[in-house]
Amino acid sequence: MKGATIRDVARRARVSHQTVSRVINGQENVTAATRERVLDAIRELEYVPSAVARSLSSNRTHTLGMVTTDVSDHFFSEAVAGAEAEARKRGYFLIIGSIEEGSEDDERTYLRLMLERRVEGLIVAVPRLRIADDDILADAVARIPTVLVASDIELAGADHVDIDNRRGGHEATGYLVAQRHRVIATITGPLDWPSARARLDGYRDALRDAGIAADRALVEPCVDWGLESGRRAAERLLSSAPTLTAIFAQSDLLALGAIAALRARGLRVPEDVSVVGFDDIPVSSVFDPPLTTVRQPMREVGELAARLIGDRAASSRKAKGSRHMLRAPLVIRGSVARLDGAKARA
Amino acid sequence: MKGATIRDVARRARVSHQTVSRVINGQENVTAATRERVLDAIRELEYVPSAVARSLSSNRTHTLGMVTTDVSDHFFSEAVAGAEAEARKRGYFLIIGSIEEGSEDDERTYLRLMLERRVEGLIVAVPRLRIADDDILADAVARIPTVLVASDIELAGADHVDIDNRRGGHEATGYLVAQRHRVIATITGPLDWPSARARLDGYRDALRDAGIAADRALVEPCVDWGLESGRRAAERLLSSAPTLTAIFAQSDLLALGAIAALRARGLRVPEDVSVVGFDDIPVSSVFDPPLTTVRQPMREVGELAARLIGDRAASSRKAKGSRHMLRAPLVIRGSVARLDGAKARA
DNA sequence: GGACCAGATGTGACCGGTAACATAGCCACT
DNA sequence: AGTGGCTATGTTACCGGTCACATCTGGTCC
Repeated sequence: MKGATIRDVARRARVSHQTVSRVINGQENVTAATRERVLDAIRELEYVPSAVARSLSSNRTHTLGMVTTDVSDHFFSEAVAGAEAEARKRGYFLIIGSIEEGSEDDERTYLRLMLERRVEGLIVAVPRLRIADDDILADAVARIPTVLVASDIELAGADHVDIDNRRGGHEATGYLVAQRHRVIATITGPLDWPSARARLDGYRDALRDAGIAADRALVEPCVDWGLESGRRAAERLLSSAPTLTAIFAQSDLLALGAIAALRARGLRVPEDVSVVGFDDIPVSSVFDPPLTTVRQPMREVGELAARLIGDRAASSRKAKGSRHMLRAPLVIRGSVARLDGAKARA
Repeated sequence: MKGATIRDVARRARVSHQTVSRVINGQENVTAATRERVLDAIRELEYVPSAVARSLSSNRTHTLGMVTTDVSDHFFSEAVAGAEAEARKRGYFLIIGSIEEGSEDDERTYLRLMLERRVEGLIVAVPRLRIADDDILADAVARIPTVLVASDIELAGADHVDIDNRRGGHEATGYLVAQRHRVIATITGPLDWPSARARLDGYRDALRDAGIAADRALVEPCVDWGLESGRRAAERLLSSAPTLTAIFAQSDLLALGAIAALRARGLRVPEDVSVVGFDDIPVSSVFDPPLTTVRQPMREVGELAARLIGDRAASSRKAKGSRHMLRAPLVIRGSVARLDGAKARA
């Protein structure tokens, strides 16, 4: 009852199993009459070819593996969607594994399992990977095309795809400068995240470009990227640097939290304080005011990662690891106001 | 260089391949000395067992397939994350396929490919599935445990997991009633979505329970679930039913759009008009005012789906299809005001 | 009419594991 | 000492496809 095989079909159609194989794979050199008999038999037996057997003998799995921290997180799910779409276009399936933040074992286990499954490419989208110096990653890179997404570690032979965080931070801050702001604070993510440091560098670059002296009191790091942290950071900033007229928050949630804190203090956004975020999460455009922010093109990141793997698999020559930086463009909405002369001097 | 096999290891360790297999699978009846020799050989050859070969011979793939409309959508990605987590706990991998809305071919193709891959269970999270009466789905159900998530179609032998939309709609509306609202409008999603109809039913139930006559002018359907639709719907409602004091919007985005429209007309939320949403998207709690809404526990939905498959696979008896309704609880925040006597009479 | 050729079809090995059974070596017990 | 039984290890077939090559058939050409 269960699981007709190619030979069952062959017997029923009174041909050899090889002929069935030819029909399945749409090869030309089969008589129309024979083909019909085989197709009938397939239908009657409800035969479904086994990709498992096919993989074993052909040594191709048409599978890509993707490891992320958290599939439900907006960013990673965007990246997964992008990778999946691109993979599908190229005839690959995507198997996913989401590891818990900080669980080193999981990282190793997943990588291992994916290698066992003989994935033909690996996308690792785990910021702050714990096992950078571990054998298993090097092992993976040696065996199959591997792309590291938004990762701080540099792995010889692997491709790297990342958002240009530094430039993004520069653009955000530069825009505030262009709107005549001079006392610009920043709320950063956890500084052990490479992206947070890069954005901070961008912020500093922009200030330097504008000839504005750096002020440590204007830099407020947070322990996470969340709303509540943004709120508290803004409160601290308001006491330590009451003259600030603009805030560059390194994530939209930090920005939203900051806005809440500003309002609680009776300050209006953007009239009294301008705010720029980073991410462009779906709510940002809906927010009141619509948040001016730096968009992270995560979908494109996922697509690019899958494409790199596909290309590498196709060319099959061991290209050197490449590094791709995707630009994170500034999306101008309504949370930044141009500072007029009077206020600018305040 | 590439791909040492179990026999390569065996040769190197001067044992039979079967002994290697025993070591790999941690079986007890192997001498410590032999085990060491084998492990050494494995290390030296960098041997990684092939899950493909293992699957072929053991007839187990330890893989679940999940088909969704759009992985990047918040809801589906939550469901995917839940399913993935639960699957992993039970030793399964998840392979995902996201189909484009409206592309019937994709649905069929994916299902087919997943059957070929011999997934041991199938989660179909596609509202408004096009291929309900198609053979391929029935085929899937006949072969492997299948769970339909949030689907309108009823498939004998399959398990069904869904949000209790009707009850959710009832609770949302009932809460407005309890806050003394009497002229309660609703903005619905597209009525060809089963969830939209169910929520509308819940709305009507609640009004009937409260002895409030139904009024067609208070029901405003939209063509999609988006913000802009909510805005326009609210505008239409304001002209057709200017006495309304509350709106139950069937999605958070519809609610947010409606709030924008209300404000544009100079109405305050919740002082002048109360609004309840549905979904509990991440921004809802951040919004001003924080949105009172009905939370859809999509992560739990995904988990439950994976669990049902696991259980069914374990028991292996063909249980009848079950139907599970997860409660969507009302989350009370700040977008609903209690109507005072004066206003209630207006 | 026989040689030759091309296309259709068949045969057997192989991919890398697992499963079932066979065998060998050792000890205990009668 | 002979026999039974247990454990460690080996042997062989098998999972369901693909691949390389062999064979068969009919038609063309001289």
